[in-house]
Amino acid sequence: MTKINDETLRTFVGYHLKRSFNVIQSDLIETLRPFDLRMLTYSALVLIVDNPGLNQSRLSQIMDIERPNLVVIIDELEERELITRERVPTDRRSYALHPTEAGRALYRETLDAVTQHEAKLLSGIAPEQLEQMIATLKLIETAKKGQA
Amino acid sequence: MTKINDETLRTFVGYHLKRSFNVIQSDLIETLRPFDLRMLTYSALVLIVDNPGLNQSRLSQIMDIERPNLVVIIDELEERELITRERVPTDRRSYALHPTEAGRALYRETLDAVTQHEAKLLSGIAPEQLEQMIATLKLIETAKKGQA
DNA sequence: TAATATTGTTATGCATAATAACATAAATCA
DNA sequence: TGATTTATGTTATTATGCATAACAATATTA
Repeated sequence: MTKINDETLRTFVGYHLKRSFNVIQSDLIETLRPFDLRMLTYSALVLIVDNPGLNQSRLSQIMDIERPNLVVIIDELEERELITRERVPTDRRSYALHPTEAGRALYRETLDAVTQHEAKLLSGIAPEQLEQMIATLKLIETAKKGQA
Repeated sequence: MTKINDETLRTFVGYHLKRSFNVIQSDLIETLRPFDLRMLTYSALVLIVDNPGLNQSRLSQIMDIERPNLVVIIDELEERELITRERVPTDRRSYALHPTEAGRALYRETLDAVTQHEAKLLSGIAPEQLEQMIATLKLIETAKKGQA
């Protein structure tokens, strides 16, 4: 039962990010399981409800995934009749994505559940401390273009 | 070119964690590419150099992965003669993992490269702000057991 | 009109991650 | 002691996440 030394990896911000994200991700996966949603299908549903009519290209951009990978996600949401694909008259290449009433209902249910689970998980941390962290995370998020 | 609204997802800490981690991960993957290392093989190498003699069970625990998934990682490091597997006389089930001289050399090279790349990526952020964030990330990392 | 770009799609591959089942060896316990 | 249980490493399998190439249909542009 010897203690393992990970001090070298601890010098990397990315190591801390990964480990803490793992904790939140595990909790989120469990939270979404009763709704039969994965992280990506959940994110897509939320974005479609909040941005009705958007197309798959824009959605894949905001979700930071490649278009081919979004196809199966949209297939699944459509199959479950949570969203619809509608031809756009002005651009017949693309589909406008809209939530169904069932999709909006699931959105409301899951939003509640996810919000409460995350709040519970992080209840031991001061809100202002979390806000401060989010501000820093936003800086990292935009670091790519801002650099080099 | 309409702006997409992700304010709902922005209410989740996990969303910010994921997006910022993606940025660091992309940078790390590129940094490790010249050394023909992936994130997991790199992490394993570092931990073996810093904890010579540990076995695969302990390593998989600290790396937060399942033992079966570690096998191929160790196979690859051994194949490349960066580490060795040595039978432990006192427990002939397990292998003691040790770095070779080549493993230690690669460790030093990559540590320099990774450190410099991350420093460059995050150069626009105040060090004390990063330290504060890491403190919060550590709280999240240990939130699981501390809860419910 | 011809060349180019965009949208959605299929196919494919690699990396990450989880589970079941197993052989070998050690530890426990009755 | 012998029988049972546990631990270690392994194989096989599966699901998921993520990237690229290639393509048909459509739109844009030069």
